Amino acid sequence: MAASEIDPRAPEPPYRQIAAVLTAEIERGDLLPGRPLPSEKELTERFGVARNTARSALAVLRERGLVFTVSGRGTYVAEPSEPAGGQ
Amino acid sequence: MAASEIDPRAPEPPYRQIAAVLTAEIERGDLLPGRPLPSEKELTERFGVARNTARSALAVLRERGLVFTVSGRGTYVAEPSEPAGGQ
DNA sequence: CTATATTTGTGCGTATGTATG
DNA sequence: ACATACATACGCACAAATATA
Repeated sequence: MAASEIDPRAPEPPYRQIAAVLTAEIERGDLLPGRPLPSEKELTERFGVARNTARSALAVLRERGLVFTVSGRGTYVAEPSEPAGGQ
Repeated sequence: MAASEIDPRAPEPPYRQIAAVLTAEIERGDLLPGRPLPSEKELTERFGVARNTARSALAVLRERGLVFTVSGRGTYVAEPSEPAGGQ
């Protein structure tokens, strides 16, 4: 069976669960500053959600200053000392 | 302080208050025929309501024939002589 | 410059679940 | 039960930005 990284029936909504998974990967150093996150399309496939849901997850990370998005390119891991979330 | 255009505690429900505001803007000529209304997203931000509520307001105008909606594009001000609201 | 593919941005249609009066 | 409202989610379509051939 496929390992479902998220549980749609959990009290925590899928977009927050996805945000938590990605946040963990960033803080673990699995995704380094300057490196791109998976595209929205890849996130929808990996987590089995709609694009809107993947985008909501990315929006959470963006608000925390963990990542930044470049239109037409992708979303990238921010420097640990970036302004918004930063320190 | 921010001017709250609508009052959630008024007897008139928010979606009708929003409909009234938009109707006034159309009849005042603030929004001309053929021109797009604010998107649902913009309405949610402007009036501080959920998307469903903004949509309910637009539905009111649509029933009155004041506006028409094109899926994926937006909602537009109808011609003054349109059928539904007519004459 | 043109064409194409990829990715993000925007916008509407719809459905479900929850909460309140 | 019903109307209203919010939060979340899935789907679809097209536009804009970017990169590459």
